[in-house]
Amino acid sequence: MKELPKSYDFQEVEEKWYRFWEEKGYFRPRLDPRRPKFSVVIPPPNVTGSLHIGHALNNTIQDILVRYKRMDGYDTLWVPGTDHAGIATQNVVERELAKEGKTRHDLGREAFLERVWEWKERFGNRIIQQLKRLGASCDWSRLRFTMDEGLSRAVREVFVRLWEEGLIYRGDYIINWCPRCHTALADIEVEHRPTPGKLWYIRYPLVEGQGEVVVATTRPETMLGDTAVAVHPEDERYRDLIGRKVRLPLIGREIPVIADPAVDPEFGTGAVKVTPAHDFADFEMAERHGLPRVKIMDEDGKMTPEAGPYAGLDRFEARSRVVADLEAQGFLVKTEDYEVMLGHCYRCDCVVEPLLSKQWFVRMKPLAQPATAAVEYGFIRLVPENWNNLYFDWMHRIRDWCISRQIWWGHRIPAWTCEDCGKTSVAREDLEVCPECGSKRIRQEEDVLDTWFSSALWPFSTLGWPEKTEDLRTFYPTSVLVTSFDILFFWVARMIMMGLHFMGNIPFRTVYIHALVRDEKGQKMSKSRGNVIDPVVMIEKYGADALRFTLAALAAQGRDIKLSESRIEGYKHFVNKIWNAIRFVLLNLQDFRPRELPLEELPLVSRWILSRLSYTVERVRDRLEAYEFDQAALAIYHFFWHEFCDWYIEAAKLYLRGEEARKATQEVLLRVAEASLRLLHPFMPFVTEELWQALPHEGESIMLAPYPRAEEFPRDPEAEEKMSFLMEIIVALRNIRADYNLHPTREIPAVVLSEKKAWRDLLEAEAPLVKLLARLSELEVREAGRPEAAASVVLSEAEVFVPLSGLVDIAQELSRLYKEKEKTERELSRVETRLNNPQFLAKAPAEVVEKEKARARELQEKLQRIQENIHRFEALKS
RNA sequence: GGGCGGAUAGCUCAGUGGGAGAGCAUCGGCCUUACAAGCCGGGGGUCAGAGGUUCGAAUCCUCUUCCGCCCA
Repeated sequence: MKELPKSYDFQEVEEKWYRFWEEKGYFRPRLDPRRPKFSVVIPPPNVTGSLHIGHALNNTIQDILVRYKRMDGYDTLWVPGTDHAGIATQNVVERELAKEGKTRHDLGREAFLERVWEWKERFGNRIIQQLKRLGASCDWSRLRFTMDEGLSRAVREVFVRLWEEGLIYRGDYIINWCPRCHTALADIEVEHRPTPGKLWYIRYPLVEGQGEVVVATTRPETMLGDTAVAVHPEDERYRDLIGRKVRLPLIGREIPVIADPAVDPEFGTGAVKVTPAHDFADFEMAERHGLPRVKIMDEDGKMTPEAGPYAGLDRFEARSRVVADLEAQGFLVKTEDYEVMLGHCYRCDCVVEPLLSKQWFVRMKPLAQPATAAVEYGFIRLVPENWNNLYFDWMHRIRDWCISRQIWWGHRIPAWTCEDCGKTSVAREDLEVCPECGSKRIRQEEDVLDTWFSSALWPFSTLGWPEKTEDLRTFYPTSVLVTSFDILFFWVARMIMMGLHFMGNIPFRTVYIHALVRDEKGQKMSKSRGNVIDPVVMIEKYGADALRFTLAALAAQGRDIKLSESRIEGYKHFVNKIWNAIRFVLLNLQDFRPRELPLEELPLVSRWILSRLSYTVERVRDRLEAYEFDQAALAIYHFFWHEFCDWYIEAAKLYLRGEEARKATQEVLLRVAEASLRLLHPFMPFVTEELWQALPHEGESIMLAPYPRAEEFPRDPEAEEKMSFLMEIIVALRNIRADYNLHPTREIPAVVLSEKKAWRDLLEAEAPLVKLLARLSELEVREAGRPEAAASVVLSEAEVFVPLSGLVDIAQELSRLYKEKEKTERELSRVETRLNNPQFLAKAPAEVVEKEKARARELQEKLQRIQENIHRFEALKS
């Protein structure tokens, strides 16, 4: 039997076992048709990314599930991969180019893409290496990337089919435009934030006759593109104006006053300007009224020739010029401070511009309907389920998805336009000639697809679709998706839609939505705040096991995680505790020979620990199945530390001294230790493997050993009850020791009184154990007869005394007794009030009444014993 | 403005109709040969406030206050 070093060197151990697991191919599925399947696809991190604490949580949870199921006999597959993150990655490489004084346009499309691929090959692997440090048991032989050949084929297949089904269309619509990233964004890629702004009131004179309309706007520069003024149809103030014309200040265009119910009469003056090319609501209003769209701002955020004298100006400069001119010409009525909700690009944070533009869209309604039903009818379960409402609400209000992006890095849209016949054709294979007229003068669409378009296919594209692969047949649908709520709509909803549409089946049965990791003050972690906790640094400082266990222990459902480094440090102590407990076991296993466990002959404390283990195993499994990782982690923590270490190991020291008892105790120590490691393995893969390998064991690796079952260990309620009693006695004795400041190593005599014969017999039988754990020189058990001059503690079914002639402080004893008396009386009076209430006796369930009565008896007896002790000490005092 | 969630020990949180709990922190005593990253023991709470339902409310209902998130 090998001896363990005194302290745990996680650095070396983590590296060693990860390499071992990977080389042995344990992460790959066994493809054994008799085994049930468990599959997970990783939420692909951005290829530009590095592991942040959110990834650490996300992947720890997945790994806990995958390792648990793998040990529990499932054929498991966890597919890893990365996402090409179009805008983000392009931004990174463009920044790099900028340092060389170049833009992507200097290189041209092809050279630029080569440059991005180069970058990806060099740096794109970083997050994969970091996931390995965390211990993630992904099947790396199936590593995927959204721009892989196979996945790209899936993207094309999906695009072509959706086009053929009429679910993809192209057209001029208003979209969100990021002038910095120079691309369209989907609605949900825009973050709306309240920003201090102003409300300008502008006079629009009537064309005929006297009078004017005053409109309020937060964006005066867009007035150059106004094609109407709108009022609410029932607004009495403006009833006469509807149908008349006003003249647009500064450029003099005549525009109509229209009535539309979308106008909020409470906003500003109740009259609003309508700019169809630069505002979502106005765009829709223009559709309803057939208004023209005048585009006064271009894709760079500069004013177009339509803006007349302002052409060429930047959007912010144009605003101040327009305001100044309005004021100078007397059109500005007033200005108020006003908080506006401004859209910001989720990639670069600059202010997004609503813009009229030709883009590609996916019709969402026909796809959303079955995706909603899948959750509604329980084919897909969201955990925790309070996300259901949000999901339904979003699906209900879903709008068409703008999928084209004006960047280069991504899947180029497979559409070709013929310069001769003008037709657009969409095709699976690249086109050389126009299928309509045979012309060779065709040009491929410049735009690429939204990255989320390819992510939406992830659960089946990674398994080989559109090929009919073995993996697809075996592992689709996947078992569970682990993700955070912030991409529920970006990603999860779209995977459900695409999965249902193209596979005819849900992509996963359960979606576990975990919390966001925040700092200890509850703030979002961000580089600018400087409050980020870097998981890689934490792994280096405290070990991957400590980090993983901390995240699991804090992962309560429906609550954000407030993480601080000290929590991780705290759980490192737990790792150390495990190490030392197993070290103790090993030190005492030097002469160990395995044998059958004679259950009937086991000492009480051994039967107790096996029973507690059985209960803990059941609890851990149950909480894992419920995705309550915190509860599962805490159950193990409590069992291992406070039951196995604090009580069993201490008790075992007694039995290890014997002959026969030693052998049985070795067996129990080993079984409990070994099973605890297996139970812990999904949470702490590294230290458990290291220790399991050091213990006598069967098999090559703990990660392939069976997950513990509650039935492996006998339940023994009687042993649990007896142990509870003994523990109560021992704690009482330790209590007296602490109160009297008796040195922990000093052995003291004790007397225990109990009227119950069963308890007296138990105490006699277990006297050696009680003496060891309470450090007693002798233990006397009596039915009656209190010793003189003794410190005492009154329990409900026993009294504990430490006779200490000369040492007992009567005043202290009395104060303890009076305090206890007060507490007991308070409790008793509460119980009695209840029992004296006829309503309670009549209406409460019989077992509750019975329980209360028993409790009253117990308290009365205890009170009486306290009273007797008080009398005794009072007598001694005088 | 609409929706969702939260308020329980100093901190982080569990408890969802019948004796207020855990971890960490704190205080006191200990180097008791697995572990001082440890052991033993203690203190600490009108369960945000008000009202209601009930024999009984931290728990269910209503309102109020405060905090967070999502949407408009």
